Amino acid sequence: MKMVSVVNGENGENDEESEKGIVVMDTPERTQIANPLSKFEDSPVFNYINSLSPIKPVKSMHFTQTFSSLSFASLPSVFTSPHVSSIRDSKFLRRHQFSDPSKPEHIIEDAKKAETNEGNLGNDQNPSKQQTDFNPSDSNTSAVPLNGCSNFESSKLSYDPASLNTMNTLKMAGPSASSAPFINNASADGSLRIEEEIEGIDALHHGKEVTGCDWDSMISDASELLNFNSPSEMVPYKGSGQNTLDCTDYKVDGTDNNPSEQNDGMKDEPENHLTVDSTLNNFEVAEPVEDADEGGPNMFRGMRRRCLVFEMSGTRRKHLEDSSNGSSLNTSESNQTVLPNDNNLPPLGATANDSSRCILPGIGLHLNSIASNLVDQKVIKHESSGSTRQLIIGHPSGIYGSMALATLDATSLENNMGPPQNSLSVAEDAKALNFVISEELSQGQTSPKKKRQVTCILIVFTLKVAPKKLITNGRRSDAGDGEACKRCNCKKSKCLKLYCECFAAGVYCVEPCSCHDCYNKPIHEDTVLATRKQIESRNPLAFAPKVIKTADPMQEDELNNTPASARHKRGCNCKKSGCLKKYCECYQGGVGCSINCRCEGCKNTFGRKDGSEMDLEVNHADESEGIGSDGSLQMVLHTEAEPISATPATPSRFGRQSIPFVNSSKGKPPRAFLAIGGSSSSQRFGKLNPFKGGENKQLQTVGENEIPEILEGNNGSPISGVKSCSPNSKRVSPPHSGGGMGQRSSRKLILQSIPSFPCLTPNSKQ
DNA sequence: GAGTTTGAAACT
DNA sequence: CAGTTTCAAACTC
Repeated sequence: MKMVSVVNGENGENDEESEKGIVVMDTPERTQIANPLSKFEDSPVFNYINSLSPIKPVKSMHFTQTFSSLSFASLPSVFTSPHVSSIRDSKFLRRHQFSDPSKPEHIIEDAKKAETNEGNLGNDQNPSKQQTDFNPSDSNTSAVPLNGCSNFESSKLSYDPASLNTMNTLKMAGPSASSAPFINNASADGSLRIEEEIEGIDALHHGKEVTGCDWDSMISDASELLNFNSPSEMVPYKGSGQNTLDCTDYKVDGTDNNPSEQNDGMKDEPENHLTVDSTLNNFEVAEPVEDADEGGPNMFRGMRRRCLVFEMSGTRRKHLEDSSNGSSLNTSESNQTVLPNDNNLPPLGATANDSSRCILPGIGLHLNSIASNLVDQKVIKHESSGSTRQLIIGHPSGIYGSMALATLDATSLENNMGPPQNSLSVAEDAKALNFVISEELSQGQTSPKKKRQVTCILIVFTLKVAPKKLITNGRRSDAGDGEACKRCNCKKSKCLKLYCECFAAGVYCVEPCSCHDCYNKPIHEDTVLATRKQIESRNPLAFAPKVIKTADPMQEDELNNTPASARHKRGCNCKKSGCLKKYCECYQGGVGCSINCRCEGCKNTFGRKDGSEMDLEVNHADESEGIGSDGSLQMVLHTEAEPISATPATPSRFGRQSIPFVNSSKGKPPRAFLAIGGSSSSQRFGKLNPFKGGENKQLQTVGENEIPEILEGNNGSPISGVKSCSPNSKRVSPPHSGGGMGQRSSRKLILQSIPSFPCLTPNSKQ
């Protein structure tokens, strides 16, 4: 068989398709998709597909904003991939960890989309080429051979990254997890395991109807995914859908029904390269069926949301149900199979629990570097009783992570997303990720011959979220005040300088802004990204959080001479304000001045440069909370109660935490930010007000700080990394001699964005 | 809301 | 690296 690669069609094409709805399989629309398809039509696979049950057209989603772009800048922007076809795969794929079992419907749609992408298959052989083809705008286009279809029992699909030999198994347990796994992997082993569930396939064969997609459900799912809650915060997930999965679409192999035939075809071409566009969605494909069942549900969400993109595409939650129902096949089996992972990847484990996953991913620009570190391969396997098909996804390049970057507010998404079109589109620029997918088919488990591996190169993606829609539609509006977000008033900078709070925060300007001639809008995404990139080239930490949180009080004191756990990374330079005005970034950030400050006459109530402390010790409370389990440097984003504003994040990393939240005297609400880059993507929503201490939790993400580490590599201490990073040689953070940051070392620095004006009183929450 | 002050960001 | 200019937020009235 030849796997289907998803390729980006041109944007225009994709858009059309998306609008029209994607028809899976034989639908007449398929012709629209493309010329490229014609090539493949002859292939047995297509024939098989054609034979499949009629597919229902699905609406595509549009994604407006891209978050990731900047973050990925370093990466070769190979693709601007749309979304993920892979998603479909996700249907079948499970991620144990991330589970968004709900959304089976989504999956279906994804699958459909993927089919539309089939036209691209021709590109398979030239993955690189395909990658280039990806349009960022095309969120929809992603084709993954993987089918969500349940019935692939026998076949296993394994996507191999570059090296087939090393087969890491990735289980994509959770539907939503897709993105997360990458992240996790990065942080931990980098290995991801994806399992694909086979169940859906049967339905196809049987001509079962594919369930229609529910946008609503999808949206809700998406929203879940989008939420960037810290893992800890994860909400229990319920697998909503029990729908029967539909596998509408893809058979990777035509063989499903007749494995033997497929195999034959496969034989001729033992290895096919498939390029898959996956947007994040692809990753999501796997649903945490098991997980859902397990009930551990909550876990999934935390991370997942960051990844939201991935998850949206598809999760097959139904799979679980099906399995439970017995309708499905050997779903259990599918889960069972695990491919050997690369070193890097930690097994996602069926358990949704891994919070760890979430941790790393968020770093915007640096993601690329991180990604490289990440898991080498991802494997999706799905075994069915009879033959087994495995899909192994690896990224040869090792670029993962990008996915992790994008974070969206799930809730916002939900609100916004109503119809796919409207909803945030997660478009991905698949710049970075390349996945190699190898597919192995074996008819019987016993017969290796028939195994076939296909390598696919996937895509990378950048999420795009349409900011405005979010804003208008999103919670923000719901929140009632448009004010939730920060509003700038730029006159001359076009909102493309750091002067602009919106831009500096990594978010697009929104209606509440009073800026003139603003370019910090999704429509000027390219400009925004280019500008961000330029600024970051000058100062890699320009968009990094300005406040670093130190976990270890003791060390802090040493370093900063101030009690507060958090410090401004560069320090202030106040001459006249006495660090008692919001002119002072330290004060604005609610942190004390440190030795890094050059201020004169410091009277910062949060902590003086000279070491005298201030009254507010709010930070201490935070310290305990804020510190990640690792002890590694973490960025903490504090967001106010409002979770994520719909505000569009700028493409760059999400979340740059730097966002000053402010509760300015004026009362501007802190801007919600989408982590655009995710990175921080994670951006997290810190719900907590650091100052409040225990009451609020702080979301922590591995912050940008990590990035430096990664980039620099050896440096154990994040701090050092940070400093080194500042191009300007400005003081970013106090250097540590110890370097101990390292992991779990006593000292921890956390970059955190703190509300610009934290509440002094513990209870007062703004 | 207009004007002033302030300090970061950008520029030289 | 230091000095200057530009800019927009913060602040005052």
